[in-house]
Amino acid sequence: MQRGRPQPSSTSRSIVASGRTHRPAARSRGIPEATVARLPLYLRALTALSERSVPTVSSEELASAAGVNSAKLRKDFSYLGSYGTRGVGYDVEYLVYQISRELGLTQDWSVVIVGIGNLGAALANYGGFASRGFRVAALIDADSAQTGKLVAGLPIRHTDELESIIEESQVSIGVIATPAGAAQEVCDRLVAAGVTSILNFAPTVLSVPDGVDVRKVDLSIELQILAFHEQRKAGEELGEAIQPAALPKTALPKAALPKAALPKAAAAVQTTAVQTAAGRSERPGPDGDVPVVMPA
Amino acid sequence: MQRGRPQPSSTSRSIVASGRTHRPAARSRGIPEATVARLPLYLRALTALSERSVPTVSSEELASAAGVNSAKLRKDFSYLGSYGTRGVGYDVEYLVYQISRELGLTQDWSVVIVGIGNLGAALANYGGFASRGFRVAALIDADSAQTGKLVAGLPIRHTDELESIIEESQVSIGVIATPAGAAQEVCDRLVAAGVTSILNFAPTVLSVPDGVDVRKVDLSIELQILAFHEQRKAGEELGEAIQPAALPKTALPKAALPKAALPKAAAAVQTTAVQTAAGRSERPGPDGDVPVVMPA
DNA sequence: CTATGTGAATCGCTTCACAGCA
DNA sequence: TGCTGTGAAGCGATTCACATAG
Repeated sequence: MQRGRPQPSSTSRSIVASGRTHRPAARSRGIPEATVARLPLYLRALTALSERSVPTVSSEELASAAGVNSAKLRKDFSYLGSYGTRGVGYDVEYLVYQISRELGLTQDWSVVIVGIGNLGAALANYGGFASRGFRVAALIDADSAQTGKLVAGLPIRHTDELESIIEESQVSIGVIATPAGAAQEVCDRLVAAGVTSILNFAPTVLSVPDGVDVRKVDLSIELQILAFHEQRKAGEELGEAIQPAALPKTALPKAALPKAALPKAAAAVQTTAVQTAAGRSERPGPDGDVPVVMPA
Repeated sequence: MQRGRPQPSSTSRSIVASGRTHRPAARSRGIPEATVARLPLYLRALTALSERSVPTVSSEELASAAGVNSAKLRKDFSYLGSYGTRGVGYDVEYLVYQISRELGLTQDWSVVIVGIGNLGAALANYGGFASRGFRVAALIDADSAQTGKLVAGLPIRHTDELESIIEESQVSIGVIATPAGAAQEVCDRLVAAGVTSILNFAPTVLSVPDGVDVRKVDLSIELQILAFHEQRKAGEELGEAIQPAALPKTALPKAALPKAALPKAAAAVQTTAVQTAAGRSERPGPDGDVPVVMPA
C-alpha cells in the first residue's frame, strides 16, 4: 500500500501497465487485447497498399506485410466481422475504414505532450500523430525559460496551464515525456484534470485510479530484454555455461555480498539516479532510478 | 569469444518482432519470455530499494513497487532459483545481482544509434543507457552536414563508417531511429556487419535473418491502442452503440467506398518492408508491447 | 506464525485444419 | 479451385491455494 494521492476516483488502484491496465471484463464486444494491439499494424500495411492503389489483398499477403502469420490475421479479422470475400481476399479500402473505426480513429483525439526535452520534441515532430486523428492540443514544460518557444510549430506552454489546457481542449490522452522524478506528479494532475489515457515514456511505474489506462514505452527495458537474448546466443555458441557460477545462495544467507564482487550493474545507476533525486524518495516503490530522457 | 555473428544467413527470413523473434525452443534454461520482460522492472524497483539501503523485501512489497501482483513475482523468481528466505523475504542486494546476471548486465554491451534526429538525440542523452552496462559506441547519421557535431558528448559519425564502427567496437546491438524509409536499409547493413539485436523506433516492419532479434517501439501504435480503449469508455457511458453503424458490407462488395467517407487515416508511412516481408512473426512482448516513434 | 516456492487449475492466445462460400 | 472464417486442439502465462521452510 502506498500511494495515496489526491485522486479523483475512489480507491487508488495501483496497477501498472503495459497492456491494458486491468479491467477484467470490459471489452465492448469482445475483441481480444492481443488483436487490438495488432490492428494498428494491419492498418499501416493496408494504408501503404491503399496508396499504391491496390484494390484487394489476401490474408497471406497482408499478413506478410504486417509481419504476422495469416492464420492469426484471419482470426483477428474474424473478431471484427466477416469483411473478406472467400476465394478473393479483402477489399483494402473497406478494411482500412473498418479498422479505423474499430480503433476509434474516425474521430479526433486531443493529446498533450508534457515534458518537451529531446524526446518530447521528437514526439511533437512525429508525423504519425496528425495523420491518424491525433491532434496535439499543446506542448507543456515545467521550465519557464522554455515557455513560448516554438516546437513543431506549437508554442511551449507552462505547466501552470496544464489544467486549463486539458479543460479547454477536451484532452483525453496525455503523453508524459518528463524525467522519472516528475512523472507521477504530472500523471496525477493529468488524471485530476480529466485525462483518462496516458502514454508514459518515463521509467516509472505510475499509479492511477481505476478507469485510467496507462501504457508505457521504456527504452531501458527493451535494451535489457535484448541483452538477455544476446547473452543467450553467445552462450549457445560456446556450449553454454560460461557465466560465472552464481554465488552459492547458501553461502550468504543474508546480506553479505561484497559490493566489490558485484559487477557494476547496480552501482552505476546511482549516477543518473542522483539527478532523479529531485523527486524525493518518500515514495515507496518506483521513483527514480533509471533516468530517462532528459528535458531541455 | 563472444558475440558470434550469424551473418545474413541464407534466405532472408522476415520475422518481425516485437518480442523474441521466434525460435520455438531456445531458452537457455527455460525462463519464460514473459518473465524476462518483467525482470528489468524488478531490477529497477530493487535498485531503488538498494539506494535507500533497504536490506530485504517481501514479494508483496516488491511486487507493488514493480506494479505486478505478488504471485506472479514469486513465480517469476522461482524460474531463477530459490533466492528468497521463507518467512522473511528477499535480500535486495543479492537479488539485484542475480537478476543483473540473468539479464546479462554484468557485462558491457556496445550499441550504436543510427539516425540522430530529435529522437536519436534523446536516446543518446538517455542516462539509462550507460547505467546498465550499455555503452554507446557511436552515433551515426546519414546527413553529412551533421557529421562531427557533438551530441551527448559524442561526435556524430557518417553512415559510411557504419561497418567499420561495428567491427571495431564489437557492437552487438543497434538502435534504429531513422525515418521509416531508411530503416530497412540501415537494418540490413547493421546485420551484415554483425549486429544481432536491433531496437527499432521506425514505424516499419523489419525483415531480418534468423538469429537476429528485433524489438520495436512504436508511438503510433500505442496511441491507437489507447484510442481504442478511450472509445470504449466513451461508449459505455452512453449505453454503447454510438459509432456510425458500419457501412453494410454487403452494400459494397468490392471497392466502392468514397475516399471522402474515409477518415484521413492513411498517408504517412510508406515503408520499405512491404516488399520483403516474408516469414512469420511472433507476438510482441508479453503484454502490450509495441509502438513507435519517429525520428526528427 | 509468516512469507516463500510450486503443483494444479484456469485463462487467453496461437495454431491447426478443414468446412463453406465465391 | 482458392481463400476466408472458425471450431477445436495446443501452449504458454497467470492465478490459486497450500505444503513447506525458517
